[in-house]
Amino acid sequence: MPRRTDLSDTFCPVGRSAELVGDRAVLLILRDLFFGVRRFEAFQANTGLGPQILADRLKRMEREGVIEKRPYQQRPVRHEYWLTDKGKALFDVLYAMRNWAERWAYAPEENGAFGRAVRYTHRQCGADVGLSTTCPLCGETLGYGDLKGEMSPALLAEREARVAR
Amino acid sequence: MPRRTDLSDTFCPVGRSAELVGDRAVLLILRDLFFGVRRFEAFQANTGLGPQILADRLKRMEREGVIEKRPYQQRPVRHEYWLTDKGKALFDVLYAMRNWAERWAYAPEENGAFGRAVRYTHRQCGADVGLSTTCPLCGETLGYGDLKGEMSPALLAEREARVAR
DNA sequence: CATAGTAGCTATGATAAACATAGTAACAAG
DNA sequence: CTTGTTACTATGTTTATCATAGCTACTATG
Repeated sequence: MPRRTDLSDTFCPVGRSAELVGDRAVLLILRDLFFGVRRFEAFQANTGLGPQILADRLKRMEREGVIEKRPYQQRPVRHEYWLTDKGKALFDVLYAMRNWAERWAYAPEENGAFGRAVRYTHRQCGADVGLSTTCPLCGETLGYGDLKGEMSPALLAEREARVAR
Repeated sequence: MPRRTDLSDTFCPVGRSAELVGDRAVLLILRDLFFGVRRFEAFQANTGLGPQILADRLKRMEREGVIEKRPYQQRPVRHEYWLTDKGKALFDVLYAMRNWAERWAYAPEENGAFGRAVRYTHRQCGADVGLSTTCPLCGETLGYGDLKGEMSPALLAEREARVAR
């Protein structure tokens, strides 16, 4: 898809973010990074992306400084992908997306007894934070590292089915 | 671009959001909607999108229920595009994107004396909210409607230049 | 009443990106 | 010296995006 305009140097902050985050593949990779996925094959299985787009996006994300490669073995050299601070800061965007979807993108009761697709609890105080950006119990602002996510049984099953293939 | 997987029925909330928001064009349209833009030609000028993608995305967004068409005149019938409640709730996503970019996507001093690309103040108390999701003065949670955005001179000039063409 | 706007699209053909599938590189283990 | 593992790259088809032009349904002006 040819780009009429490159937005990386617009003065609009949403435009600049959109250049990176306005891409399905990048969002899926980020999601998995935040769930602790670090290896190529695992990204492929979990995101359903083909190896080409995946490789392309990982390069792009590295170039943008949101992830970095770290070798986890020599002979042959193999790398993992880790979020940088700039990348970790994108958590707020993904979290806002999650909050929106949990509220607006599910049919009633679609997530059964678990209540929602991903339940987040505040690490420091253990409270279920619901769909809030601040802890409803202790009032703290919530960012990456403060939250512990727990997937619903349905979501867990879906992910396991994908990896099994 | 053919889609290997349709994500609108995945159990993952980020996946569901990504189906809508993981698209550059949709993000640009949303940005302009939040700045008060409502008409086809204005979207075209401000986003730089061609009429085809714009028309396509507006239809998609209407189908998803984030915007609705409202006639603003008869003879000939002309429409404006308005955010629904579901659409307004996406503000948090765009705001998170703005916050990330203001912090990570600008060179130092790129926004000159104005300090940032868009300055937001809390309507209720007038405080500059910085890059926070809660008001630093009164502590309130900030959503669409609570904030008043003010563009930097550079951003304003850029937008005016686009509309002039 | 004929031409010139105005706003919101649709049509067309060229280009570029995404897709599925297959294959390669660099080793280790048996 | 064959099989397996992980991380990709190569190839050709399908699909989306792009620029440009044109259409529709009117109003306004001369």
